[in-house]
Amino acid sequence: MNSTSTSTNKFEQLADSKQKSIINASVNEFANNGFKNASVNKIVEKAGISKGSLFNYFKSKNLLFDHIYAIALREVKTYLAKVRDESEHDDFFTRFSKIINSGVAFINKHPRLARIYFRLLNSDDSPHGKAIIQKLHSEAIRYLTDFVKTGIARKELRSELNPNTVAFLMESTLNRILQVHYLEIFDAKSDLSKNNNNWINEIVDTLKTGLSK
Amino acid sequence: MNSTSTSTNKFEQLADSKQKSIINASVNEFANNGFKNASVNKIVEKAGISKGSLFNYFKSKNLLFDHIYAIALREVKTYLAKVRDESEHDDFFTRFSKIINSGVAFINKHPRLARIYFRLLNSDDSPHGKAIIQKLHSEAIRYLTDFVKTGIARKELRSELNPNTVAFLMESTLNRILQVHYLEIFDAKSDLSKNNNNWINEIVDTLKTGLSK
DNA sequence: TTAAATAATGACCACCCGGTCATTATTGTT
DNA sequence: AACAATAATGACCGGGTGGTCATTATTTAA
Repeated sequence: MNSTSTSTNKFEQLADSKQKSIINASVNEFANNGFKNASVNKIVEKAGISKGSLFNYFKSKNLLFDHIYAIALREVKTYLAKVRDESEHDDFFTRFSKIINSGVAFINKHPRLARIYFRLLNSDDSPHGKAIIQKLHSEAIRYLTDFVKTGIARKELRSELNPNTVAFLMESTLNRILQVHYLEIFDAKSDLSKNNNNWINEIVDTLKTGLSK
Repeated sequence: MNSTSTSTNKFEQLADSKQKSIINASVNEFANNGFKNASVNKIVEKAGISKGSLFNYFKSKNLLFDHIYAIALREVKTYLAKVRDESEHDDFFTRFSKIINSGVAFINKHPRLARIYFRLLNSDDSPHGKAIIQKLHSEAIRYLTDFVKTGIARKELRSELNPNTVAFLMESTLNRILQVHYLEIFDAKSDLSKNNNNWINEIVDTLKTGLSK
């Protein structure tokens, strides 16, 4: 038994194809409409099951959503762990570039999960939305703060820097780059960045060298 | 006649107190619930008018929302113009700090308008939401790009810098600082920044000097 | 093969929505 | 004071919501 799971064992015991069908329909509906405006009726229709069954698997719309974002979180963490391990021996700024590019790759691979995340950011319409975002944010800051401290210890960064401030700056930049990329995917309108890689390198380089003469 | 107005002349001809009551109730409801989940029934109840009257003043919920965010945009532009004019003779980085602080002040003074804006950012549940955000974003980038070019011309910034890249970096930082401030106001939970002013100066200074040794 | 246990179903519930419009109340004019 | 013009009202409409549960279909056990 998995006590941290948000799904009922009834759902877990379903055939894989049925589980996938339900998850797929739910991800679609939540991505396109957010939590409150997502329709359970449409989910069951697309999943090809009856409404009674869905509420047998998940006691409420809230718990269904919990299950979906738990999946999304697991996916994100896999990506983060991968890039952390693979870039261990790179220098600070190369590593930061790789982290950003990894985020871009995640959005490309899981656009609907990205959509659920970005909707969560400010909408405040889902059950534990703010708590989820706050947790992700503080985890990111901790991750980056450690990263910066290592950079200072390795003498790649100036020793007078405040690691928290630098982490904040990095997180702001990372977030905005990912948001722009997300918007490009879903709107197909872009003012910037035909060549993402050069663009990202340029931003990292500017952060590295600073603005002042 | 004001051809750019989103409201009907019927609404404009109402007594001031009645207009204010309706606007106040609408701002509250939209700020707390976004567009789709905002209830016209609750707005008319709080405003103390009948539903028939509201739909006499505004033909639809959409047009009511248009009127509300038009007010918000006007308010924001007033603030931006003010800080631009008042800081004209400061050096680049002082000026950037003042712009950030002006944004913080706006959120303090108009928290509900800020809430509507941040909800608009990623929710995609309001009529022209994406268009509004896109316009604001490109205006901000243009404003900051010019700002950077001036800084380079005045030899305050390194001449090799790409103004667009720097503007993007500044806009990311500005956005994130304002978002954190907004969340602090509405959640009363903060991990960071007891003293906003020092925090902001530290961030600007880090941008100024850069990270690398 | 039959009976008991389990799973799936969808009509139904109470509630809320944005929007309408015949009726009523108020105001302006003579 | 009587009438016309205008403004305000709220019951009502069709439609959608999350959630329930008696009924039906399927699987399991004897």
